[in-house]
Amino acid sequence: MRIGELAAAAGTTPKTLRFYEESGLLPPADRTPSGYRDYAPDAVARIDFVHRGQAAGLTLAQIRQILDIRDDGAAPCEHVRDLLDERLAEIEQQIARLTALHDTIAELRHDAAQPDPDTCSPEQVCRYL
Amino acid sequence: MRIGELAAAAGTTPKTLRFYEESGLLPPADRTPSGYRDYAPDAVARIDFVHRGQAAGLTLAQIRQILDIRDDGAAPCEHVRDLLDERLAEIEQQIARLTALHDTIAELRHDAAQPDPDTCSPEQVCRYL
DNA sequence: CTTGACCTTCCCCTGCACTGGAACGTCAAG
DNA sequence: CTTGACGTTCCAGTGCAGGGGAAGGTCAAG
Repeated sequence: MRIGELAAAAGTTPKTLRFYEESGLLPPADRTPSGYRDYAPDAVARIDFVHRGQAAGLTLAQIRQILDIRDDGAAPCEHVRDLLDERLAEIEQQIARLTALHDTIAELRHDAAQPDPDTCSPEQVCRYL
Repeated sequence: MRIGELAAAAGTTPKTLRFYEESGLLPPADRTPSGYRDYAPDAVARIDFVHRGQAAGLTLAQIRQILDIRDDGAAPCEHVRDLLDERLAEIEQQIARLTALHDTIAELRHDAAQPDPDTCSPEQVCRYL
């Protein structure tokens, strides 16, 4: 498939895919005789993984690091584990932070839900900020 | 207190504080007769809130939006609630995504933990990518 | 009264993740 | 055989969240 099809299938743009290739997230694509990039359908899965990693707050460099582990079949398991443990710890921290912020905002929102001037004064609304 | 002290107390740099002021996250600071910025000690709390928001993945623009609500005592409660609901939904989504990625990586890590060639081949290790 | 630490503004630079646009090549349809 | 959609490379710009460093002012200590 060509780059436009792949981009549509993966929910992104040709520009971005060329950028991913240049960044090492995608292997250099095969080329047709005329120089067009030619992708196997399973490229969609790889791009999806990139998207999932991004949606979860990983940088492209971190996602690339994980993908490199897959691509290099010889990667030592210990290194793999360490890297993944690092990511896990990072993600757990991030979840904890988000949960704390969620609670803060939920309390704030609870106060804002009562349009009584006594309970909805700026001081009341914002005592959590 | 002066900008250097405040920065130290809040765990950031004078540069960043000037940038926050310019971005509207901090109100224009009072000035000493000689032009130095002069902060009240409670400025630390505001900067801490910015940091908490950031740590949770909000952009400075989003954090500013929340702070603006506090600063504008006349903000209608309904608007406040809508805005906070938006943030809550966003944060809940983000937590869900992070949790999913966490599980994916944890499974991956579990596989990588067994240095048996049969269970730790690239195909095995990476069937979740 | 000088020295050094700290402050001011100003402008430009960085890294990240793209995005736009120019200039040119390819290809299937009419 | 032309047209239009799609592809190629290359270079440059965007938005975010700051950081570097120049040129000059301020202030407390020695």
